[in-house]
Amino acid sequence: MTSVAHDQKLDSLLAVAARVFAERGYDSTSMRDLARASGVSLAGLYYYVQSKEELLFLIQSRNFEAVLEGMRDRLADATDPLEKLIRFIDNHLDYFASHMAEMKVLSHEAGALTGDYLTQVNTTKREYTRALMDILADVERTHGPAHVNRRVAAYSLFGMMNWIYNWYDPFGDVAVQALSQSVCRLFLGGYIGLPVSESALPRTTAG
Amino acid sequence: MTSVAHDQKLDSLLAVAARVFAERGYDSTSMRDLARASGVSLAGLYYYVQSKEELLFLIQSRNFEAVLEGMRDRLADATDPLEKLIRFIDNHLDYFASHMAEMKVLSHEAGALTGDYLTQVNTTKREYTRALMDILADVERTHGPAHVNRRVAAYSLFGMMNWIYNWYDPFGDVAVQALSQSVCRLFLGGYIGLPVSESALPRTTAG
DNA sequence: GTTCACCCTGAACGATCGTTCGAAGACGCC
DNA sequence: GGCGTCTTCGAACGATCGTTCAGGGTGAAC
Repeated sequence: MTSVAHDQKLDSLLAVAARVFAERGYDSTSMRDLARASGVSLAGLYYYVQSKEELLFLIQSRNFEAVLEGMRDRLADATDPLEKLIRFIDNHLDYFASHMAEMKVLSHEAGALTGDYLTQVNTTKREYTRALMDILADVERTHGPAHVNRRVAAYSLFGMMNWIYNWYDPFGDVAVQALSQSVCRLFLGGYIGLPVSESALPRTTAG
Repeated sequence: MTSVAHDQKLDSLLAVAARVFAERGYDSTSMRDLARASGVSLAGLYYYVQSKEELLFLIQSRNFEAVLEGMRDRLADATDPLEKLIRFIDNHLDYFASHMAEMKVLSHEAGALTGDYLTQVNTTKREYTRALMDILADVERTHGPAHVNRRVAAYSLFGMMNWIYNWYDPFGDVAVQALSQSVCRLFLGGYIGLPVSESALPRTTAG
C-alpha cells in the first residue's frame, strides 16, 4: 500500500514544489517546471499526486499542522499566560525560519486553494488564530487591560510574523532567537506596556 | 496626444484591473477576465495598455507614488520625530484602507513584476523604506535607545501594516482611525517603551 | 517462466493564455 | 460628401497550460 519509499519520494517532491512555488509563485509555476526541478517526468508527477492543487494543499496543510503541533507541545508545560504567548511567538518564528519556502507558500498562496482544500486549511487557520486569541485573553486577565483591541493585536502580530518571508534571511546577521526576542519585545511592549526582561525571553530551544 | 477622455478611461481600466487582480490574483487573472469586467473587448484593452504586465506596473507605481507623496505632505510640517512616525503610520494605513484593492495588489503581487518595471518599483520601495528608517533613527535620538534592532522594527511595522489586506474590513466595526491608533500604540510601546497618550495619536485627517 | 503490482514515461488531448492584425464605426473638420 | 484621427472590434496566431492514456520496465511471488 503506502510504502516507505513512496512516502519519501512524495516528501521530496513536496520539498521541491515548495521551493519552486516560493520562488516563482504557485500560479506561474507549471507542472513542467516541477518535473524539471525534481528530475521526474511530467506524467510521473501524477503518480504521486492527483493534481497541481493537491501539491499546494499538501504543502500548506502539512506545514500548518506541524506549526500547530509544535505550538501545542511548547504550550503544554507553560503556566504563565505571558510565557505561553512568548512560546507561541517563538514556535511560530522558529518553524518559519527553518521552513522559509514552505511557510512563504503557506502565507502567500493562502488564496490559491479552492473547495474542500481551502475549507480544510481554513479550519486549521481558525483553530490557530483562536489559540492566540485565547492566550491574549489570559494575558489580559493576569497582566492588566490591553492597550489595543485584542483582534487587531492578534492580526498585527500575525502580520509581523508572517511578513518576514519578504525580508528575513535566516542565514543573515539576525539570528532566529534575536528575531523572536525582538518580536516579543515589540508586541508585548505595545500590547500591555510590559518591558520584557531578558530572562523571560525565549532562548534557543534544542531539538 | 493624451486627451482627458483617454486618461479617464485608462484610470477606470486600472481601477477594474486592481479590483480583479485583488480578487483572483494577478497570474490567474486573464486579459479576457479584465475585458469582461470592464466591458471592453479583449483587443480593445491593448489600445490603452501595452501588456498585462504594464497594467500591474501602473497600478503598483501610481499607488506607491501616491503613498509616498501623501507621506511627504504629512511630514512636511512635523517637527517632533515621534509625530513624524505617527504621521507615517497614519498616512500608510489611511491610504491602505481607502485603496484596499490597489494596495493588496501592491503588497501581494510585488514579486510578479520583472525587468525595468520591477527595478522602478523597487526604487520607490527603497526610498519609502529609507524614509521610515530615518524617522526611526530620529526617534531613537530624541526618545532614548530603542528596545529592538532598527531594521527588524521597520520591517515588523511594515508587516503589521501591509498584512491588513488579509483581514481588515474598512467598512467593519474597526474604523481606520482606531486601527491607526492601535498600530501606533503597538509599535511605539514596544519600540521605545513609550505609552502613547491619546492626544499624540492621529486623528481624522480631513481631505 | 509467467504473473502481477508498482513505478515511470513519451506523446498527445482540449483548453486557455497573451498578443496581434486588418478592418470597421464614431466624429469633428474641410 | 470626403477625409483623417481616434476607438473599438472579431478573429485568429503560436505558445503553453493541466491532465490523461496506453504502454514499457522492473523485481518479487508463484
